[in-house]
Amino acid sequence: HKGPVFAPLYEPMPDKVKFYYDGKPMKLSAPAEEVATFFAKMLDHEYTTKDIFRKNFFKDWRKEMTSEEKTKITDLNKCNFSEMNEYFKAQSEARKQMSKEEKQKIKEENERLLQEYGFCLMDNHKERIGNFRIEPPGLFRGRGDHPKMGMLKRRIRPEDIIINCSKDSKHPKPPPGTKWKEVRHDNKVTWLASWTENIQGSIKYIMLNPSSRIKGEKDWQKYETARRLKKCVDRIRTQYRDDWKSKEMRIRQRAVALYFIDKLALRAGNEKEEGETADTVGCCSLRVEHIKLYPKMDEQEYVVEFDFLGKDSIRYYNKIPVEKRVFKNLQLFLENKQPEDDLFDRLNTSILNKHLQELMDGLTAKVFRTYNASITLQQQLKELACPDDSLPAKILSYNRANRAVAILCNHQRAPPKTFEKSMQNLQTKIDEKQNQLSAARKQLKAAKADHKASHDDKSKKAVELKRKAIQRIEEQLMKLQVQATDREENKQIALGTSKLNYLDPRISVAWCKKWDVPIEKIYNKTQREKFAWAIDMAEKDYEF
DNA sequence: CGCGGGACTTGTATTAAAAACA
DNA sequence: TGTTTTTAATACAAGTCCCGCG
Repeated sequence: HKGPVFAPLYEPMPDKVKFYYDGKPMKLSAPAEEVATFFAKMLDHEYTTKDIFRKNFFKDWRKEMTSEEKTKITDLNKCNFSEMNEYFKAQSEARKQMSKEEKQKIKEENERLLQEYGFCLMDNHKERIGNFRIEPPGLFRGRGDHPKMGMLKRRIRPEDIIINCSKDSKHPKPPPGTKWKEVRHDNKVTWLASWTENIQGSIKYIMLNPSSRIKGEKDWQKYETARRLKKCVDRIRTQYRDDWKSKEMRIRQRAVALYFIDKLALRAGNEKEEGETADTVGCCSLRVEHIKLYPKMDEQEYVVEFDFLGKDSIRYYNKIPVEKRVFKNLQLFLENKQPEDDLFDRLNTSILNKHLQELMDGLTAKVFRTYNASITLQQQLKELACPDDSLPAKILSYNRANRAVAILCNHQRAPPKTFEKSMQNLQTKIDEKQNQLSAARKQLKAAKADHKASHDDKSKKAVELKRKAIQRIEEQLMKLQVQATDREENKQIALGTSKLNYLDPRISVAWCKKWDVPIEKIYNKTQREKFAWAIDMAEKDYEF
């Protein structure tokens, strides 16, 4: 491979674009100005109103200032970035207004870069690289209540990069006048380049695209492991139910946690370093404050209410009735604890996964999520199938099955900003189409009357034509209605994550073959590339 | 057994491109 | 054909899980 592409160097602001401190224009040194532009670009974003973001930004910004600037600029509230902000808006507007030729030129340059840096040779196969560009410097945007939001993500230089390639290959060259941090030849790992990021101190990698052999094989293995779980899941369920009765607390906790992971598709829940990240939890790290127990709620008995922030600070809220034994165990786990105490104080992911490993080779907590997602899709597709359905109706059924999985896995999205409007537009279209339909029906009636009167060939043809027109309008109307239903049901649900990461693609491929649905209706180009192995492999009778 | 480092997968938000529309 | 809306691609953050060490 040719190594990564570095972020473009900083281009100083034109002199006419001013930064103001305390109402007065002030020329910043290049390093201070660069960091200021990161903030200026985000002025319209909610982040810049958050205290922590502002505080972290200001602290890191000051580090880039000259001593003079440091003395002068002491209060972020007195900083006025609005001219800079407007400048960037104008730039982006100008980009949109560029001529066709200019746009074409940029496109060609990107394509050239992709051809040069976007591919590598692995085991004599040309493979697409996933992310060959180094992340540019900027302000860290942590999700949720992140203590480090606003900190400066520093520029990555060749001296920060470790290159991994085979010994006998032509080693990628660093840009002129620079050096790599290291060149190594480790064939036990899949990454091509790596660097240490300065916010969390974690390592970032350049790896291959999902369409690559190495990623595809791993993906396939993942689903094979989940299928092996299918064969022994009954046994495992029997055992954890049995363990609810164990006299050992650690075993009861393990069994109840596993029940949640299985039934609710919760994530494992590793421990996190306090103060380094947003406060989020998974199953093993649930705290007392995250659940409430209701011996009776409405018509149901033994209801557990979950309310916590999971990965990416997405809220998980669910009320579910559980078996009496689980409920009694939970009451026991809660005894003499404070809200901020761990619910499962005798359990962590390492203990749980060690146990799972003993139950089945390769079994870990996340396999349950894969298994339950895939088996749900398969079941739902069977239930929703209707051979006489039109193609759009079949696709709606598929999306509904997909949606059932997304709900199980709690894959949410913020409702699109334009959702209401776009829904209204669609409704208008439906109304119009309905009017069109009734008009067409009237016309048919008239044509029929005409034919009755004249009985000639011409009028007969006219009737046929009107019939066809009605049929076409009816189809269009149905398509629109299906679309509206689909969109409404999808308001806050993200289907992509489960489709890409949890659903054995062979289930979808088989379904397409069985019901004569073109695969392009289910998977777009990228997805077909990623799932090429499955498209090759699965026949219509494939069973997960 | 706890801890930290490391490698890899999963996840949402943002941006760019394509498609639909007027 | 230009504009708006929708969809696809990208970016990069945030998880999981494993391993080696003291």
